[in-house]
Order: sequence, then structure tokens, then C-alpha cells
Amino acid sequence: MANIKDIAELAGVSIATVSRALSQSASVRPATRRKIDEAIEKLNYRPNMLASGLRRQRSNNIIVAVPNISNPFTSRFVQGIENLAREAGYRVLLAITESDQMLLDSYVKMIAGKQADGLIVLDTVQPCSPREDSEDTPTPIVLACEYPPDTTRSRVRHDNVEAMAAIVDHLVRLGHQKIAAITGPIEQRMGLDRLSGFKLGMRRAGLDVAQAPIAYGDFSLDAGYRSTAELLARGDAFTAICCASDEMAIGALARLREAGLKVPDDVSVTGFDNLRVSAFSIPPLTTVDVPIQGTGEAAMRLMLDLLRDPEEAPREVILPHKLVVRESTAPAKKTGRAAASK
Amino acid sequence: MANIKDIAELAGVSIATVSRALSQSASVRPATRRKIDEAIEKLNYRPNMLASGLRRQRSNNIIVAVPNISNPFTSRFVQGIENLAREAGYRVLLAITESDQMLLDSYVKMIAGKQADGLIVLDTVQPCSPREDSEDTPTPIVLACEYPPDTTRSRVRHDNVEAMAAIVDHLVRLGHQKIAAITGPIEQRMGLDRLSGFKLGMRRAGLDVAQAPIAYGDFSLDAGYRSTAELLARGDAFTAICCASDEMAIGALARLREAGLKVPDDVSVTGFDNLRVSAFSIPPLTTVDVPIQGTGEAAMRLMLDLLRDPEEAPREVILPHKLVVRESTAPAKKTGRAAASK
DNA sequence: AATTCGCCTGTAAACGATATCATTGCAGCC
DNA sequence: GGCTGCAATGATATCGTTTACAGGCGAATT
Repeated sequence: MANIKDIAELAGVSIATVSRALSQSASVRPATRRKIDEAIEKLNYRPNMLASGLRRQRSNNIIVAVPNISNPFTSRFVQGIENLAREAGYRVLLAITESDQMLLDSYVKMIAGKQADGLIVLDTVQPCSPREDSEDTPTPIVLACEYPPDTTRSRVRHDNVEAMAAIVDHLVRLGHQKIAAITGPIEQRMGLDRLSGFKLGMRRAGLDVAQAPIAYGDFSLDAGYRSTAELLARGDAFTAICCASDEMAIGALARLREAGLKVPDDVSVTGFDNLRVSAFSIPPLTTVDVPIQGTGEAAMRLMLDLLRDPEEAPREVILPHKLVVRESTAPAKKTGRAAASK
Repeated sequence: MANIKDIAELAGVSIATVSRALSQSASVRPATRRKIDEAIEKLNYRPNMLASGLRRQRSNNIIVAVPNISNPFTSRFVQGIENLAREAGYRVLLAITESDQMLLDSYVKMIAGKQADGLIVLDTVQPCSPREDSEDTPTPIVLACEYPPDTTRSRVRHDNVEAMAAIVDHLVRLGHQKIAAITGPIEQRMGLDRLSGFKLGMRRAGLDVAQAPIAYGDFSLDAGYRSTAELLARGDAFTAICCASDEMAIGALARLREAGLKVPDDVSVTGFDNLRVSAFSIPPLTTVDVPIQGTGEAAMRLMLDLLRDPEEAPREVILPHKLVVRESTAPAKKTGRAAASK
């Protein structure tokens, strides 16, 4: 593989001039530049980015740490980052942490090892925050969605509490009083917030939260299916199920159908996330749209700011949500109870 | 940030010894090693991987180029790669090509520029093959799923033709004769193969392919929805729809429901891919399972072999598929026509 | 005691770029 | 003609590692 010296020789100039020609901005006479371009073309030369990075002390990579990738939520988040990153000349290194603190730390080390310039942590699970650095240069890290309340880093999220409360409002306006919930894992902030939102919505409507049937899931399709089975088995009365994720709502739809219950005639079901597939479920899902891709974009914007000025004061961005009403919710039946028919 | 020289000074040895201590294999006296470890700990030292890479001429990154990431197929493919890559000490750089040949080329340049050691191209779209290299060292590239028939690179795929034919066989055994198809884009090999499989299955059953209602989609949810609308509007008779992807099948289910048609009572529907969500659709989808994650793993295995010995002869791996029968298919109605009722 | 052998360690030359500083050539000016 | 000033270029140090080569030193062998 040709290097800058070969080019310099072939073009009859010094390596410094070649380097200058490479970095567009510098002043090189057009004739000289042409000779260099020809040499580059001829030898099919590509600058060695490791060498360049070593000298310039940057890699142009940014790491995006996500808990997993088989989640549609993750995909769109990363897509949002990718879009801005490419424009800004950064490459995206996708890191899958499985919410493992050790792995996350190892990625922080990558930026210490100059393999990457910054780290964006999407955590939908536990707020496994990278150690605060006591060091000289602050490590450029942006947190997304899930983070300890006392973090001092730049961060972005949406308001899970209000968004979930808005869904409950919607059900209440439709006349529902007996509302069941399937929550995410409450040891995780996102799960907890969505549950808090549910409770908040119930209280605002003057309903008794303590009596609401609640099942605990982990946001997955399967959890929605199983939790619904559990709710049905308990025999509590409810006319609506408020799920903490679209995937769980889709699992719920499947289980309700097996039980012979019609959605929304017998039971209303709501989701959370507005995944693409939710518009095509049967029936199409009422849910709350959180701008997933927008979250990625916001995170990347924060990162770019941080890279431009590492000393910058950390900021928090909270993105707006939007209720999306589709066909999985309908006015509550007069009778007031619907379950137990299993 | 501390460097190897600082460690050497603090530990009272030469940088060479530190380097040796770092690369586990070499021989360093235990006492010396301990002193070095202490120094590393104290200064919180992380080796600069750019420098290391520059010297050793490798980056330990491998690029995975995928057409997009918002597709569940992609996610699981990447997951398969990740698993093996981490074990082998490689980092995965996810590159989103949008099936853009230019972008793909730019990633090939990254490996020329020593930013990455190898490239895995997942293409579900067009066989946008990296230019064959006329150069000294062959560029380590593995192709997955979609590639020109005459490629000389290592590659992995499953047998789309036989898999689709197997689905048709299943429908035929249930007594279906009027089978509609919603295909992928036929200018793409994957779309074409699945269509060929459909035709093969029909011919094997002695059915007239020319009469089968066929709509063309692009594998997406939305395409499934619209293509089904189109089939219904045309008024052709059919008792089953054979979709070239699970997402399209889910779109089809949504549209059929709107038309008041019951699945599988009025129409049977089949998918392709066995996405996770397909087990929870209403009704659960009959489909063909292709080992998506296994494809990623196979690709990474080929890559590891290639990195170990770049001169190795290219190989082709073809992965097995499996019919998954769920509730979206049932014996054909006696009447023989079901559409047109729109 | 001299030689050989192994282990451990140090010296210094890469790796391939960028950036600083010095130099050259040439135009413009008095 | 000698001076300044500017634009273009060159020589070279530098980034932080790895590694080939060359000792040094003690133990084992003769």
C-alpha cells in the first residue's frame, strides 16, 4: 500500500506539500496540486487514518452504546445519530452493552485509548452511568433516555411521566374507570417513570390507583402476552389495558384474541413508543409517539457541541411527545367489566 | 493523558518492557510486571490504540455494511456478528449504506486507510459489490444474502428459492389453488429468488403461474398493506396470499381485516423471515424461518478465517431454512373465491 | 575459570501522517 | 540594486506504540 512518501516522490515534491494538498484548506499551487492528484490516482493512494489520527489526536469515531439492537427503538435511535454523524464527518461505532457496566466501561476506555472521540449512551435499562472522570480533559459523553437524576452530563430524554399520563387521560375521556396496567421493569428509570405517569393520570382523574390491576413486564412482546394472561387469570375487572411499550401492547392483543376478547369492543389497549409496526397491528394501536429518531439526532447534536468545546456546560434536552389515537381504544362498555370471561 | 513513557519512568524500566508487559505473551519478570501494573493503575493509563494500530498495521475493527438498520432483519444479523466479534477481539463498526454504491466504496476505502481490517456486506437490496481489487493484498470482504452470481468472494446466504417453494407446497397441501403473491422488488436478487421460488412451487403443484395474481412490494409493512389493497381492487379470485416478507404479511393482515376478510377462514396468509413479532400477529403468522442471526455468525466466521489467512480460497455457505406453521393458514374454502367482496 | 545458554531488559528504528519553522523565489517598492 | 513581504515549499520533530537487535547477568556446563 502506497504511503505519502511514495506520492511525494512520484510527484517530485516533499511529503509536507502532499499533506497540504490533502487537507484542502492549505495553499498549494494548482500545478503542484495536479501533479499530486495524478500521483495519488496512479498509486491508488489512501491516507492512513491511523497515522493521521495519531498525529492529530482524534479518530473521528463516536461510539453509540445501546443495550441491545434487536429492539426497533434502538434502530431508529441509531438512525438519527447516523444521519448527523455522517454529515459532520464522524463514523458511528455501534456498541452493544447488554446493560453490562463492565462493557460500558470498556467503551469509555476506548475513548481514553483514542479509538473514539466521544460516547453516546442509550440506556433504556439501568442508568449504568460511566464513572465520572476526575481527570484533566473531561470525556465527551452524552446520555440518552435513561440516566441517574443527579448526572452532570449532557443528556436527552422525553417525559415518560407526562406522556403516560396523557394516555390515561385519553382512556378516561373515553369513559374508562377500570384501567389495568402492564408496566416495564420498575427497577429501571424508564419503567418507573411510565408507571408513575400511569399513577399520575389515575389520580388526576380521581381514580383509585390502589385498585388498578397491575402486571409487571420487561417491554418485550412476550412479556405483554404473559402479563395479559396473568391479568385475565386474576379475574380483576378492567375495560382497558395501558401498556408501557408498543411491543407489550402487541403481545397483549395476541393474548386477548386467544381469550376471545375483542379489542376495542371488550377491552381497549394502549401502547407506548409508536413503533412502525403499531400502525399495522390488529387493530392499529393507540399509543404515544416519542420522537425516537429525534432523540438520536438531539444526542448527536449535543455530542457535536461537546466535541467543539469540551468545557461547555452540560445541557438537558427534553423532547416532546404526542398522543396517537388509532383503533385499539373505544368508549368503555356500559357494563363496566369485561375480563374473567377468559 | 499518560503514555507508555510515563509508565516506564514511574516503574523505572524502559518503554519496551512496558510494552512487553502489556502484550501478555512476552516474558517479563513477575516483580517487574507488578511495578508496571502499579504504575498503570496509578496513572490510569490506557494504551493509545491509534499508535498501536499504526505500528502493527491493524485496527481490530471490522465494518458491517447494511442497507438500513430500521429493519428487524438487520438487527439480528448484526447481533450474530457482534457475538463472535467480541470473542475474537474485534470491534464492529456498523455502516449504513442505504444501498448506495458510493458509500459502500467509501467503506472499502476505510479498510484501505487502515481504519478497519475487514468488511462484511449485508445486502438485501442490490448486489452492490465492492470493486474487485487488482492490488497486492486482497481486501478481506465477506458478502451476505445478496451478491452477484459470479462473485469470487467468500459469501453466505440461504436458499430463498427452495424456501419460498416450501411455503407454496404447504399452501397446496391445504388445498389452495388460487394463490396470490406479493413479491419483493424483482430487480433485487432476494426479491427475484423469492418470486422464482413461488413460481417453482406453483409449477411443482401443477398450477398455472401465469394466472396467479401478483403484486410487487418492497418488503415493507406499508408495501404489504398497499399491495393487498391492489389485489383486492383487481377482483381476481384467491384463497391465499404468499408474501415475500413477514413485514409485508403483517401489512396484508391489516388490509384484509379492513376489507372484512377473516384470516385464515377466508384467506390464508404467509410470510417469510420469521421475525419475532410474527409469532404475535393476529393471527400468528405461518412463515419460513431463516436463521438470521446464524447468517451473521457464519459471515463473521468466514471473516475471521479470511483475516487469519488472506490468501485463503473463497467459500460459499448456504444456511438451512425451516417452515413454521402457525394460524394464518388453513384449508382452502370449498367455494374457491374470496376476494372481490372488498 | 572460561564458555555457553536463557532469560530479561534496554536502545533505537520503524509505522505514516501533521505541524512548526526555515527557506526559497519572486514581485513590488523606494 | 537592495529591501521588504508574501506565497509556496522543504526539512524535520512529533504523535505513542511495537519489535528487531543487542547487551547484561546469573546459572549451568565443561
